[in-house]
Amino acid sequence: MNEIVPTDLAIPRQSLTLAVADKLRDQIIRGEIAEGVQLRQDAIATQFQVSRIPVREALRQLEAEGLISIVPNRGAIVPVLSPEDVEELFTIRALLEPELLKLSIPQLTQSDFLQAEGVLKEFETELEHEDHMSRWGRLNWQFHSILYSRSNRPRFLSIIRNVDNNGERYTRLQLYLTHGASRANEEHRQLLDLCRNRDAVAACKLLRQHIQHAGQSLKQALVERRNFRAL
Amino acid sequence: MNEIVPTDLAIPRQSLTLAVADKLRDQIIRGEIAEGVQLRQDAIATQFQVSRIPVREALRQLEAEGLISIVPNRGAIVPVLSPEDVEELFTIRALLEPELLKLSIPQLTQSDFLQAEGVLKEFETELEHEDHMSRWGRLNWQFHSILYSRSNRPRFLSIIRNVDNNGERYTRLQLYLTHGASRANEEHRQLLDLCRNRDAVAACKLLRQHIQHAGQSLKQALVERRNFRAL
DNA sequence: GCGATTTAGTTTGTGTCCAAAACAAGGTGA
DNA sequence: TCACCTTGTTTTGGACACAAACTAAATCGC
Repeated sequence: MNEIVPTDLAIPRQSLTLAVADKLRDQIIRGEIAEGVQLRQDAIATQFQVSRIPVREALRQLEAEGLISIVPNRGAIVPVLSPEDVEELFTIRALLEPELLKLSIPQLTQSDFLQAEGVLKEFETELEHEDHMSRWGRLNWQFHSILYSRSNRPRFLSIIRNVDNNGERYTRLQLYLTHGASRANEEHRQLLDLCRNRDAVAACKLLRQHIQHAGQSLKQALVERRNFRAL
Repeated sequence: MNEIVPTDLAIPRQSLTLAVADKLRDQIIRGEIAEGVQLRQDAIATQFQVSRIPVREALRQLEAEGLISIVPNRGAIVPVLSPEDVEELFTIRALLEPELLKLSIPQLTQSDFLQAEGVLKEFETELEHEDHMSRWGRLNWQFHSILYSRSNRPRFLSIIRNVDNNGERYTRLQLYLTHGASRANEEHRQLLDLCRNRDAVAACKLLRQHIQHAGQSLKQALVERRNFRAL
C-alpha cells in the first residue's frame, strides 16, 4: 500500500517565531540589514505575512543573542559595533575556540576532513569573483564549525556560535578591507593539515594566532575608518 | 521655586516583559522554581497580573539565555542539567573568568576592595545559620562580579554572567552537598588578598583552581546522586 | 488488558483596540 | 533669532477575545 509513514525525521515544524528569528538573524549577519537600521515591527510583520506577536518574540530572542538592541519605547536597532566591541569579540573567540579544537581533534573523522576540504575549495572559487562576499563569512564559520564539531560540548559551541554571529558582519569587512581573504585561506589550509596530523598543540596555537591576527587587523581597519569619518 | 526636576536618574521604567523576565530569572536561579517544572503562560500571567503577551516575550528571552527550554507546542520547562552540562559550565568559567580578572586587577580601587570585603563578611554571617542557602549563590556572584567590574569588557562580562546564572542553582547545591562553603570562603579571602597586592598572575591561577575545584566536586556530587537515584 | 478514539487543556497565532511614549513640525514669545 | 511650547502622527507596549493546532490523558470498544 506504500503507506505514508509519519517520518519522524523531517518534522522540525518550527513555530513562526523561530522562523522569523532565523530569517532576521540571517539578514543581519549577511549585512542585508545594515548597522544602525531600525527594525519596525509592523514592517517586518507585513513583510513576512504574520502578525506582530511572533515578530516581537523573535526580536526579544535576537536581543538576548546580542544581535540587536531594544530601547524601551523606541524599538529595535542593529547596533553599530565600536572597534573595542570587535576586539572583545575576537578576544573571546581566541580564548574559547582553541580549547574546543583541542577537545575535538582526537575525535575528528576522515569524513570531517573531507567536508572541511570541500569548504576550502568553495572558498577558493569565491576568491576569484569578489562580488560574492556575503558567502565568505558563512563559509568561514562552516570551516571552523566542522573542526569543532567532535568536541561534544554543546554549550561551549552555542556560545561561540553566538559570538561568531555577532562578529560575522565584520569578518567579511575584514577580508575586504585588508585583502585578508587569501591569507585566511592559507592559514585554514595549514590548520587543516595540523588537524589531520592530530597535532593538537600546534593546531591550537595556529588557531589562536589566526583569530588574534584577524581581530587586530580588523580593529585597525575600523579605527582608520572611524578617523576618516571624523574629518 | 524648588522646581521638580525631571530626575533623569530614577526612570528605568522598564517594560513589563523585562520585569517578568527578571522576576522569573530570579526565581529560577534561586531554585524557587525547581528543575523540571513546567512554566504555564496563563499561570504566570495571572500571578503577575499581566496579559500573556509580555509573559511569552519574557519566556523567549529566558530561553535565549539558556535558563529554560521551550519545546514547540508543549511549553517551557526548567531543564535538568546533567553532570556533563555542569562540568561544561564550570570549564567555560575557568577559561573566561581569570582573563577578566587579569584585566580588572590593575584598575581595582580601594572602594572595590571594601565592597568585596563586605560581601565576604555577609557570607561568613550566613555560614552560621545554614538555612539561608538561597543567599549564598547571590553573594558568590556578587563577590566575583566586583573583582571583574573594572575590566571594561561588557560583552565578556555578560557572557560570564549568563554562564554563572545557568550554574548558580548548582553552586548552592555544591556548597551544601560537599560542605564546601567554608573552603570557598577561605579561597575568596586569599583571592582578595592577592588582588590587593595586584598580583595578577597568582590571583588568576588561584581563581582558575577555585573554579575548577568547585566544578569537579560538584560534578562528583551529581554523579553520586544520579547513581543513588538509579537504584 | 489494550489499542483506537474522543476530549479537555495548552500553546500558538490573529485581529482589534487603546494608552503611552517618541518624533517632527509649526507656532509663540522674549 | 532662538528657545520653548503646543499639536498631530507614528510606533511601541499591552490587553482582550477568539480560532487553530497540538498534546496528553481519559474513555470506549473489543
